[in-house]
Amino acid sequence: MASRIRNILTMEPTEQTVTVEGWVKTKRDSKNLTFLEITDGSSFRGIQVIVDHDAEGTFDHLDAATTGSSVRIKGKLVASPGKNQSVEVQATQVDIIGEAPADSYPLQKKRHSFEFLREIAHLRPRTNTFGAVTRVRNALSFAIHRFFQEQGFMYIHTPIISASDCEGAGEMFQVTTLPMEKLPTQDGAVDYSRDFFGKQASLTVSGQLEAEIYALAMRDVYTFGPTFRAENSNTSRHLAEFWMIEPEMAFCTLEGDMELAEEFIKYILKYVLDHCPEDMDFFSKWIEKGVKESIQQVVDSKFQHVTYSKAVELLEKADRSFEYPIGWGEDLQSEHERYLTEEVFKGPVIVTDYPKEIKAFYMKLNEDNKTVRAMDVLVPRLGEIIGGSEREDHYDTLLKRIEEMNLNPEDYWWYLDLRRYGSVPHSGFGLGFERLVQYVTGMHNIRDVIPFPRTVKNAEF
RNA sequence: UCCCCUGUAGCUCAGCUGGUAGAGCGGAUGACUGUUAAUCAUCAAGUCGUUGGUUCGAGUCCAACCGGGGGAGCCA
Repeated sequence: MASRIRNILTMEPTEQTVTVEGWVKTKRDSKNLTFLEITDGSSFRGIQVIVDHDAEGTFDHLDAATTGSSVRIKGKLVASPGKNQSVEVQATQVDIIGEAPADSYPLQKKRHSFEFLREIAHLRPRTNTFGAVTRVRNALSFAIHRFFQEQGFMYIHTPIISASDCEGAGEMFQVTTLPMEKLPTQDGAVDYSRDFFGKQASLTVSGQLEAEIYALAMRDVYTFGPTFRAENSNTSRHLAEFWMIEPEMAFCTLEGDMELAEEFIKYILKYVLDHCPEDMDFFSKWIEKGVKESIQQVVDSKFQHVTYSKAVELLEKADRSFEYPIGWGEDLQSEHERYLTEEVFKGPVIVTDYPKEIKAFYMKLNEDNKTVRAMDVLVPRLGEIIGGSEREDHYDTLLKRIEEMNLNPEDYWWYLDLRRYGSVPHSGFGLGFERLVQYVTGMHNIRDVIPFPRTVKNAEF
């Protein structure tokens, strides 16, 4: 059985026979020699294969080994006299498995724009950048599960389809089997009692409320699943379908929440640095200068803490002007967040106790009756990476907040029930997975860190 | 949803005050004793996003529509 190229690259070259299976990245010919670089996605580097035209074997079909074609090559693993690799394969047999005609194969031996590559999302994982993104995304994903599992958290599969109307903010995608061209009506309105679920249903915009249910039984839980927002936002940071991580902990106040967030971030960043060094070097050199170092700095740092009120004070007396002026009660803009992390604290900082008006209804009210026990983790270069809070665990206060926000308490009956039966202080946070991948890789557009981006007016592939 | 930019060869782009299309890369062919996005030479390649308008004449000017990018809002 053939080894992955990643493994072959680490073998001692003792002229042993190896089999390489993969896709031709480049081919370079000279009179008697052909150089092939073969990749299989297992590592950033490919392996160089040398075909000596005078060697034993039939190599006259080598013309078909064009960029993008798939091959199986048997040969001897030897030390390379070339500069850029330590080992290479001297081919004794080359089989073309699948051709890729050079005059029509879209990927060339040159840089392509990300815009163009998005149009050929079925081929772009074969490029350096998307291979690296794919490996880093995988590593982050695994690191997240490993972190929570090591900490004893339970992975909860919260629903994708939500028939409860209480997820709050965000435009939702409706899920229905009703015939769109002939909707059943009752008194002029659509009769959802005849819909599949007997009521209006949507794709989830968050698993948090359901995660809370399980936290109040299993103590420490997390979700990691797809999330859907039907917002008409066309930016490099928004997707209609994205993945979100939401831990939730019972018997845990905001302090414990912040501790977990810091440990979590450092753990997963360190995991990527340890397991994808070549990919990170690539990003640091070609995509975002110094991204690897900036990630390392976060791993080595101690997160600072500051209240929202104090942060606003710092911003107000800042020795510079902002495009958006800041004042108590205003939400922090990206430029404010970056000033705090990059100029004031020179590292990650957690901002706490935001005005209740700019945060969600479920966040625990402080005694001042003005602020809530919310926390945002800010990191240099990006700004907010995590948003979380201690949840309101008092029935009366929560009910009052729901009413204050003009929400219907009936829609939240089960959420309120959690505060009636065995309520306990609990906390959690949320993290957008693609934004994390963006931050770690330095990729500028979120559409390039998910295999098949779904955005406004685009659901190709 | 709003503001700005943009759509020309397979890719990245140039194309002036309107006069009928050009470069690099890629591709094909050939040369080259180890290359690293190899190098050198030759050749082929375009319904100028779509529709309509102005004009003797539109890649160029105007309008609408459709893509793409950047920023804002919203948020993760």
